[in-house]
Amino acid sequence: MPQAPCVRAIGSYAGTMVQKRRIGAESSETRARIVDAAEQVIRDEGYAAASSRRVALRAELPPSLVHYYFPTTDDLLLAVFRRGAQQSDAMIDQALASDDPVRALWHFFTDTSRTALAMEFVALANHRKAIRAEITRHSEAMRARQTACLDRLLGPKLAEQGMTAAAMSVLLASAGRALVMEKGLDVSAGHDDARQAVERWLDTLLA
Amino acid sequence: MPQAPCVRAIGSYAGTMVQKRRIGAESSETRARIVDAAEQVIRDEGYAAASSRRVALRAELPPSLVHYYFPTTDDLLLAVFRRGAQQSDAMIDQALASDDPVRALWHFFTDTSRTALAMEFVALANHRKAIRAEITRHSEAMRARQTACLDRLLGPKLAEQGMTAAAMSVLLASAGRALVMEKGLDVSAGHDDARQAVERWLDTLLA
DNA sequence: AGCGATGTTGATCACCCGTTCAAACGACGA
DNA sequence: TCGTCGTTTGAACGGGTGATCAACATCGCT
Repeated sequence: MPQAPCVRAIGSYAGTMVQKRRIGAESSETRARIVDAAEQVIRDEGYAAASSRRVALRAELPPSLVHYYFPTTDDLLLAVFRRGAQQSDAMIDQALASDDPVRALWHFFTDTSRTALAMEFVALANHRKAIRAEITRHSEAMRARQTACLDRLLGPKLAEQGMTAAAMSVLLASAGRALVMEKGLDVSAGHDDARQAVERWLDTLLA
Repeated sequence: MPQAPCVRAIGSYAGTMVQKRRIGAESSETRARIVDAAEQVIRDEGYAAASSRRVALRAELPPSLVHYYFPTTDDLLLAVFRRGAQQSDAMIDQALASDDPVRALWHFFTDTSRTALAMEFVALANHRKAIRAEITRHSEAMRARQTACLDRLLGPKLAEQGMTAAAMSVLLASAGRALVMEKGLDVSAGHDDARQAVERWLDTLLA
């Protein structure tokens, strides 16, 4: 039995989907190569440089293939974000399941490898609403998961200090992000002191 | 006596400057209008949209005028950043000179009006080295000034908590930035708690 | 009045962009 | 073998971009 052609529904009229263009399979190896290249371009030259042609050049593929797998640029950027988000989720899960989940989480927040890309997407969110919605969704889910875990581990201890797990999640993430962001700008004044202060605080919580 | 023509030295050869193009005066009112328009465009549509033509459109001026006052796009972006940095400096000076400098500084960090633009420039810094250098310079100067002031005001109190003024400057700034940034993404889980935690901490320091 | 510095304008160069299209290629089932 | 589908390719469209230029307008000085 021949397969039905793989197309994309662009719109609908009176209940009938309008077929527009064929689209590549999600499992394609070429597709993965394009996402790889797009992530590299965004990392190296910023989100503004993530044009289909430049991505194709980096992937050593003809530009049309990019549009075959990602009809619009938003589709491509979304794919890059989703894959990065998945990796972040996995890293957080691993941290929360480790022997020392709190310090592992703090270590994750100060990890430079993911944060640079994350910053680009935050900037992107300002004027690409499709991406903005996805970032919002993912950020809230991450926060909820972290808050639940911190509450389970440190709830009473935090209450003693007039704090909540939600506040701790926000403050840990913000301090980590700031350290990474400023390091990227070659600004490091006060970083050692700040890091020490945070770690001392974690020590008192985990004592 | 006639003035020497106002030009820009693009390069030099054997000690003689090469005259290239005329350039508008810094004091020009038109120039200020262009910087205004550029800042608005960056705010609304992101730094990637800050093209000379779009800026000119917003300023209701012909595009060539933008290049008359700002020969390259970097020149324009730098001018926008420098003006914003000056305004930030003024706001910080005002905060540090107020009745309650510490809480005023915290209030400044959580102010939304400046931070959105600052985020755009951080993203820009990743691939525009001229701007990156300026941001680094300004960030370090801001940090130094804040640290000195906080140390004068709270030095001993902070030492009691095993902290330094530099750490406090980093942590206050990071928490404020994070709150503003996430608010821009419609992420607000834990924000009230975090804000309360910071303000409680300030209360203990200022008691 | 004349001249040069300064401000302004519209046209133009070569380039990159997102997107679309028609045509080919390769594999696999009928 | 043929047809079909997923994949790949190269070319094309309309449009936006940074930058440059020659010309025109304005103003102040001599």
